[in-house]
Amino acid sequence: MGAGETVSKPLPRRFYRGDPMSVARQLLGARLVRVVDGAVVSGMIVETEAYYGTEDSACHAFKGMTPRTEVMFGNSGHAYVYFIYGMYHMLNVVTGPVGTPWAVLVRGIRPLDNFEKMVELRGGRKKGIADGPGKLCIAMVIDKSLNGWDLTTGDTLWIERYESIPDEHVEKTPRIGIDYAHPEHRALDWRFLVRARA
DNA sequence: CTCTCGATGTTCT
DNA sequence: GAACATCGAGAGG
Repeated sequence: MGAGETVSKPLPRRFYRGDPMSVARQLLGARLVRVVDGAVVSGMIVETEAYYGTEDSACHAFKGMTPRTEVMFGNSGHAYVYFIYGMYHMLNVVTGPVGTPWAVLVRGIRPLDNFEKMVELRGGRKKGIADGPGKLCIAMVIDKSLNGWDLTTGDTLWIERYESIPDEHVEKTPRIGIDYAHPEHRALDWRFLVRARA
């Protein structure tokens, strides 16, 4: 079995049941896997952000449930995928107990399986293939048809263990693109990333 | 490297 | 009708 092959099962529901900060931290180094046209495309998660539901003015669910945020109020371990800026999709993972609209945004991956396929999907571009939330959704064909998808079944789209990232390689910063949020929420270091290099 | 700006359409007011 | 959990191109230093 060579490097890059799938060796573990999907992360179980209990992994996602925790709070967003801990799930966001633990997702670093995990492998995001997508099956497209029978081919496996995957990458190691290197950037995440925690969103704390009704307590967090940066979170879409801050003002309660709407048709769009309904999935966040459901069971953990499901995907919350939304469309933004008229052209991009964003992938989140629902965390916490049912009724608590917590989520973790997946903001970047480092390609593992099928880099060539990702290049093709990204229009031939080879640099910065999936180092942003919109980019990774294009590179992995993630759109609203996967909103609500159960990530624990090991079918079509899931996440599995891959690498363990030590604390000294983890960087924490404020979240990106949330200028609309209250200042006290904007300042929180709820963005997690694997330090470049390694 | 930094910055500014336009694209584009769903969502909620 | 405004805002938006972004991206890439283009201009300038």
